[in-house]
Amino acid sequence: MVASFASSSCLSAATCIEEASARCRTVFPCRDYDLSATLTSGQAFRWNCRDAGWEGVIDARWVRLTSGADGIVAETASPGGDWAWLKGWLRVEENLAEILATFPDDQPMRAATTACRGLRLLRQDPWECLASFILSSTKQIVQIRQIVALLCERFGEPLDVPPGREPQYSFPTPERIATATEAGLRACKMGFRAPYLLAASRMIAGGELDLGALSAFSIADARARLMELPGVGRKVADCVLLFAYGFQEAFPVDVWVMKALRRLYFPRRRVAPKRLQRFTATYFGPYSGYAQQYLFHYMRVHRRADD
DNA sequence: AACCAGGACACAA
DNA sequence: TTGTGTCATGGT
Repeated sequence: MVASFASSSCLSAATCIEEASARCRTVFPCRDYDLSATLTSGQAFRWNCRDAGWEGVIDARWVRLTSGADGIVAETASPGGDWAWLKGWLRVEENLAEILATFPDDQPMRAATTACRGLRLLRQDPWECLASFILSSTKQIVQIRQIVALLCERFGEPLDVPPGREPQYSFPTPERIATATEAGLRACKMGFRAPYLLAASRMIAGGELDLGALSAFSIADARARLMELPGVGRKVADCVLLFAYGFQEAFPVDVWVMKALRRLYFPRRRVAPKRLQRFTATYFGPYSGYAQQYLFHYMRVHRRADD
């Protein structure tokens, strides 16, 4: 920032600061976008609420998001350029009402969409998403957040942040993690997931799997390629397909969604997991992944003692 | 203080 | 194909 001031041709310092500030701030007009629900719904793990806004890291940028009257206000620590990167990440141009209209018109979905109004899906970086979900197995979201934070601190690159903020780090590349040791990764509290992450990062750094190529694949082919990675089963693969690649019909079934499906659609009946998976592929429509996210968040927000 | 968490994997039957 | 034990770690 200081360097850019010095090299600019501004006539006055005040004008210069104003212009720099403008380049670090923008508004995305949109409605029905609940930042809080979206950023705490277990798809992204690097966001913290501060001063009535949400602060996190996207790619190599510190970002602060707040909900304004006109839409979402975004602030960055360095100029945001054309902002296409953030518009795409937030998926602000997606028509949520049209998506909700495709959901089955049943009591559970009505309850979930009413309770979680404004919940959105993001389009995240495939590697960060993949690595995060390799680390997610049988972990609570709060713990995943801690593991990811430690991983970024230890192996990421320091980023520009506004004055007074804690230091922030980029999500480490597969190449960087590939050079780590299993012990170094275990020090980030990821336990038995460390060898999975290490082996997966080495396969990607070594070119055995090109994550960028998967977006052109069919969902079945992309899923099959992801599942060749150690630590990646059906559930983790579906999370990456849905949260990073935008395959709207990917339907990750974790313990919460499994509980929701059994309770809401097959009460007091024993149903095989495979049959439930088949049910999800047909019942929830073309945006079933979105429906899944509503069920997941609804179950977690309204968790009951009765299990 | 047990129980569980956005699971995957090797192995058994 | 479906079921079971195992793998770390810490929140609730």
